[in-house]
Amino acid sequence: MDKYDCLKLDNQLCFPLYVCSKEIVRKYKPFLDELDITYTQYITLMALWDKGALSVKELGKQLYLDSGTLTPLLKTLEAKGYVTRTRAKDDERNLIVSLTDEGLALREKALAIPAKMGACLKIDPADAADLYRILHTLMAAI
Amino acid sequence: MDKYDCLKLDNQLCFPLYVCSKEIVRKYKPFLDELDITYTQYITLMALWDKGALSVKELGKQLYLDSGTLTPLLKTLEAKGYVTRTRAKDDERNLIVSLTDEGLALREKALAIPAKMGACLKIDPADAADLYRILHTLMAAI
DNA sequence: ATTAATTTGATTGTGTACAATTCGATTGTA
DNA sequence: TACAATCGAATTGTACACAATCAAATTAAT
Repeated sequence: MDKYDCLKLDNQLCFPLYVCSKEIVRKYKPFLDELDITYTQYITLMALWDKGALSVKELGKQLYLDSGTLTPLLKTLEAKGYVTRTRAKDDERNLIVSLTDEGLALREKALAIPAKMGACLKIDPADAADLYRILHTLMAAI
Repeated sequence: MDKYDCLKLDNQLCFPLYVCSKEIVRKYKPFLDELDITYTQYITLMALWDKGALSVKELGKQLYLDSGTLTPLLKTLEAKGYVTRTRAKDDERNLIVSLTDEGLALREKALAIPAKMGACLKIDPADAADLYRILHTLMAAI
């Protein structure tokens, strides 16, 4: 009840958000290890699986990541043989990231992951729906 | 409506969690820059402001961080003059992190931050309450 | 056409994060 | 009292994450 209450960890909204994000990403790790990819590589592949091919700029916009993060990450995915990186013919400033056959095949192995995560998270479905709505509202506001 | 729907970014709960966490931490940056600290250093100081002094182990438990993250971070805070690191007399395995006068004084400057963040986040109070409850439920389940 | 402004990725530097290992200190047990 | 097991930090290695800067390509304006 003193003037410092607003600086207590317990009264922060950002802190549990930060912790939950980290801890859930960590929960993914054993499942992603089986595919030899990291969480950030996983969401990158999700975007590509959905859209087929995207420029680095488009990827950055969808994933909320900048080129300083994406460039080395995409080179890693290229080295693993999951994507190719080629300049667009019409505008060589655009670098197009496309899935290889191997990258596409990885999608089949990834199919099992959401169910496995759901099993070890045990969140109430109504809470999950609320959380989804609130987070998307927040994302739109930022 | 195909079998790959569960791998779409839009159907993930973890992804918006991950994005919101990152983006909100970024929102803090200009305010924390004024105090010459990072977000992780900020929550570390929050724990210390509240408790006075803590061992590295206790800090790690409260912040959900391990020694690989905390050790360099605490050395940075020590170099800035905000904390001291001294071994406990009774058990020299324990490293006690304490606030210096400067570290304590920083609390006054930090007092303005929560209000500034609240102003630029514009989240519905009812949503904030729901979010707080759901995230804490999640944290407890992990 | 020449130049200026913009766009796009790549690079560099700082700071997390965490797994795995190491090392010194302590505790439990024979 | 040895000495094995445990504990708490520190260290090492890999991988983000982003600000700031740079460089090449394109577009716009004169």
